[in-house]
Amino acid sequence: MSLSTTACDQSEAETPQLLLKNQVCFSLYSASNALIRSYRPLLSALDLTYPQYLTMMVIWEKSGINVKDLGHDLHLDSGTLTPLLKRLEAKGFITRERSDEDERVRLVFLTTQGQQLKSQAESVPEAIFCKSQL
Amino acid sequence: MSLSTTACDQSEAETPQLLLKNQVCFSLYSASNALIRSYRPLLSALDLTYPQYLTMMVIWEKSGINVKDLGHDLHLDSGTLTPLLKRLEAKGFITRERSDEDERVRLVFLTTQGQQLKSQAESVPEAIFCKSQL
DNA sequence: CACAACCAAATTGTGCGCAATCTAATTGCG
DNA sequence: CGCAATTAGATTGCGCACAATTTGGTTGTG
Repeated sequence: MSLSTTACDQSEAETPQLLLKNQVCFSLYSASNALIRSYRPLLSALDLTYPQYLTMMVIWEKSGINVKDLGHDLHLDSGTLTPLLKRLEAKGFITRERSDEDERVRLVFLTTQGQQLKSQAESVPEAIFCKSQL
Repeated sequence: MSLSTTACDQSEAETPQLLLKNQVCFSLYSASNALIRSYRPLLSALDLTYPQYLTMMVIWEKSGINVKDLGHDLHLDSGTLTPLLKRLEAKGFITRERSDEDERVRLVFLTTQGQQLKSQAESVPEAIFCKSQL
């Protein structure tokens, strides 16, 4: 008997699977969209999107981090991060410099303006917490 | 004393808020990305993306639904749905027809091919369930 | 030392998600 | 009836996510 065919037996003949309301994954997907939506007004006051805000959180903690490690922390790849980091650089929050030891590596540094942004962002978590209480 | 300023007191001086690992919202955002990623190989065999799959679930249940009601069920707006529905139409899974009673309204109908897709999709929920067991 | 294998980041192309705006049809009120 | 207000959907523009590929630099092995 094959392991792969029997490992997942779960007869669920009673409730149809292909209904939106029975999909846990839809709830997760939908909650994530709603989350990003509810951050938007708060973050746009800081000239940030939600992914940019998450990225800044890592850089506030680890200025000088490279793109690979940033991608590891955020679970995002260079296809997402390269243009996002260019936008953060254009806003003046970070600089993107090549590593001297390894020319392939791109290091991301916080600017003074990026440091100032942090203090503005301190109020965001509590504001979101309050908003979610509604 | 103002209600708006006092309603949300929660001193949390001990754990810094602006750290990625302390962000519940990041987990949600990241889980949703991972979810869509894990559906991808399964759904691409059906020539569907995850949002298209969710949309088809509604249409399988409610062929003839209009865009507004579809948007209500999926928590998406016409800016997202119009192009998505055009792509589903291009693949031959649905047709988009104007309502006779109200020319503004666009009705979405399942095609024979769209009906056949449903039987192929029946195996998706269990396959995802199994995959999540890993 | 040469060169293949590898690696980091960038690029390209597709499909969302959504704010803002536009178009066209319908409704409601004087 | 006539016209303003409303409504449904489409359009535009921007910023992700990510697969696939490319570019350029580094490493390891013969």
